[in-house]
Amino acid sequence: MNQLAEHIKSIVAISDEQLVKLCDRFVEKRFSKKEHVLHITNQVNEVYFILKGCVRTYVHDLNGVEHNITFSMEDWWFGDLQSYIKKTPASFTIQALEDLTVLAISRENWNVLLQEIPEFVEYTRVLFRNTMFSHENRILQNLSYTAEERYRYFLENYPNLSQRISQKHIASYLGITPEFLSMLRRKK
Amino acid sequence: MNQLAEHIKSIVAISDEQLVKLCDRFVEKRFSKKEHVLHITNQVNEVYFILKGCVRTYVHDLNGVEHNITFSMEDWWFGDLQSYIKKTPASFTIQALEDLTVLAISRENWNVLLQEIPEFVEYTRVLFRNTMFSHENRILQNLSYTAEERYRYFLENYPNLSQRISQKHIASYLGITPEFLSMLRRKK
DNA sequence: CTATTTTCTTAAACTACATTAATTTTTTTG
DNA sequence: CAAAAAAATTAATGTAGTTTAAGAAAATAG
Repeated sequence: MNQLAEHIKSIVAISDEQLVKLCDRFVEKRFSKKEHVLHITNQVNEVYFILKGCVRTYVHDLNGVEHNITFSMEDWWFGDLQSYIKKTPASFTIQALEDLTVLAISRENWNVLLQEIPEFVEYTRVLFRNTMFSHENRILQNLSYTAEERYRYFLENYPNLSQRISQKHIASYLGITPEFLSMLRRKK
Repeated sequence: MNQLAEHIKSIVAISDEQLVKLCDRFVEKRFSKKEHVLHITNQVNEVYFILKGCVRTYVHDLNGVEHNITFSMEDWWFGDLQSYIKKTPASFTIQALEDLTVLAISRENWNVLLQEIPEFVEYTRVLFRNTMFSHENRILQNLSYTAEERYRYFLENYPNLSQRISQKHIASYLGITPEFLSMLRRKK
């Protein structure tokens, strides 16, 4: 039984036959460190479940500056879901920060699963709901906390990620410059 | 046919019988301007669909300062969904900004609908997904835009809300002080 | 294992936004 | 409609975080 199957079983009750049918719709893909999984100009035809490695999802602002929206690692999903579903051009860029192994699923297969496997509908419903909650929490933090408090929260809640990801990218995720993050770290 | 039924039909295909069964699980409630729909200390047993009026959802930070997380108006849902679902104490406070009429649904009825009406599962799945998208967009804005840019975006995208809600509450939503917002407005 | 590139650090000058406090305008209420 | 309360404005002063630039440390590639 693979990681994806385990993840699904941790969220919804589902039979092993259904699970096999479900997992059959995914294909394994590999990317090397620094490689781009998604370019902003491309059409988006897949979303991904991470077996090994981590990625950053980012945008360029009007001045061309990059902003990391989110990091994803083992057993998390990533992709430009909005473009994937609405068939609009990608608005995010996604880059592997380590050598990366994923399970990819095409839009066609995604839609087939939604129609054929009610447990998949429920699984994605719970994923969306939980993502909504964590986004809510992040918005709240941006409003209420200083950069230093957000940094401490990040360290406490993602100790794993904070080891694997460069200061530069963490700073961008927190919405501050690497120089200011460096200053915060010295102070500690 | 009521507003809620219309809203559901705009998102999923559903028969009229099912719709009636669904709407029967809601009760209409009224709150007057400034009244609190939800206090932070209370247990959360309902979520709400707005028929008329608008509300703000906010938190108090560690210094007791209020921060508006979101505004909701006609045909939108609001409530502390996280507490509602997980039965944890409320973490948000919700206040009516105008006289308010809502359709309320209890946790028990919510769960009954999820089990009996697959269209409701799909409907809430799409709601969660869309909320996730708009939260994603807001996080991105907080990272990439200045207060002034965020204010202009708010004016353009919620012209309706910006007429109905005081500067003070808009400033809090944008993450700035009323004084600074006042200065931005003069500049324009 | 050395050379090159990238990341991290430090510090001085600068800016977007906060704080405080006083005044005016608007809204609410009896 | 008058009095009181709440919201908005203005301006001076203060601060969290940025910018720029240069040097040190670490990671990567040849």
